[in-house]
Amino acid sequence: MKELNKSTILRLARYLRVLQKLKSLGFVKVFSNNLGDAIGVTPAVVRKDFSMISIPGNKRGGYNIDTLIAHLGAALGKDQVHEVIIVGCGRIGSALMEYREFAKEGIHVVAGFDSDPARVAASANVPIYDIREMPDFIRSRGITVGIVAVPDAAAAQVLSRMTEAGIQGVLNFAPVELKCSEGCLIHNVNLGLEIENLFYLLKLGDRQSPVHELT
Amino acid sequence: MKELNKSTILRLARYLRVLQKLKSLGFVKVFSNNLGDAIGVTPAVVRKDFSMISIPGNKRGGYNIDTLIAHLGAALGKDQVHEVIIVGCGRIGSALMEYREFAKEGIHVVAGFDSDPARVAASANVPIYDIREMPDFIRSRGITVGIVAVPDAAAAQVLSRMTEAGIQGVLNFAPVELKCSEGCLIHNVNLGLEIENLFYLLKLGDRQSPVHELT
DNA sequence: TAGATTGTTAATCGATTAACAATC
DNA sequence: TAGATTGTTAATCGATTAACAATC
Repeated sequence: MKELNKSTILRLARYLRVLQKLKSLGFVKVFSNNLGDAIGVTPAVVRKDFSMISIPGNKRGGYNIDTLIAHLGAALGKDQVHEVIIVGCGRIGSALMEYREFAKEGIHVVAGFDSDPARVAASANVPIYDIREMPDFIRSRGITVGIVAVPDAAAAQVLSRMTEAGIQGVLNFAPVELKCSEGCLIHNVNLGLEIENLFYLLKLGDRQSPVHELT
Repeated sequence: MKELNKSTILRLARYLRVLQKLKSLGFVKVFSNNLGDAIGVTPAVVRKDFSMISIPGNKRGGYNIDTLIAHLGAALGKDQVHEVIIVGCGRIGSALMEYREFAKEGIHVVAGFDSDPARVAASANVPIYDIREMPDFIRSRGITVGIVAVPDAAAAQVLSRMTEAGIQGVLNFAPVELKCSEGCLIHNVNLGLEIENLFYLLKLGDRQSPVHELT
């Protein structure tokens, strides 16, 4: 297996989603063509991605869906249980705590943490503990990935406590761009920025057509 | 002004966020250096981005923050009010409806829509209407951007009704990759996938170090 | 002035795309 | 066989980075 770059890995996960849907519809084989359409890339990219992880196709029959699912699942570690914690149980944090899609995809939210005693609920479906218990919990349960949904101002400190305790991957919803040291991975989802970007891209994209030749 | 590519536009918005924070801290000028660090790019990118929209700097004194904010704001249309609707008022939809950060950034959630009569609440702070009223609302208010937070199965149909009525930009939280026609812009935020990607990148990233020389 | 930083050009890099031989 | 699709190589494209002259 050759070295995979980040964009390939992200695509592999998306192929897998599409393939699971195709399989549930009773499909047996698929062409690079179809998969490319489904995730919005050219067929050449699909074939290249698959050859990167040595998934065999048939010169005329395309790819077998079960084979693809098996190989992609193995490459991505789909067999493993993915345990995450949610830090900050406000509106967004608690919405995520009950998000059905996580369970469907093998993501298990094992606990929430909050600094507000009124939100602590150790016997809830997904228990919410005091945030001071977080480091011990991370260490004892060996949690590696967490979701940050605390206010702006608290985010940086919360993050450093998490990484100190062993968290390596963070999905951050606080509206600040968090960074961390080597070997740690942060994905910032800034919802305000996402919406603004839509407005900006529409505004500036529109402008481009008429102005196009003036450049 | 030269043509801006997508990644430049996305960076401009991020510079603006950082600059607003710097300004609120009393800073007056900033170097391409500093801004690069803040959003994780090299100083050359920052200077290039600014020269694309003709923002002047001082050969030794860096950039004036007020000038930057004014230019970036103008380029991005920060003066305009950004009105959005939220379609699907379940957990995630309603969490977003009350999201403070939107208001702070000039994003105004003007209405929610849901197919469940129990969720309709026309006199709420942000009113929730029956989804059948959505197309008329979009048309009469001239809404161009919407958030989709409906279940998986409903997403495609909801999207087509939205775009037919005039929506041009969509932030989609339903766990399917929506696509739409020319001139429409969709940003898919698949939360399950985001979390999985963290696990995948950690798994495959880790592997890379030891395997690195075997390639 | 000397030192530092911008603004811009050229070089590099990596990813995407095109093309096509292999072959089912 | 003829037609179609894979697997892979080479060409293209675009964005990032390096470098450096201009100049405050």
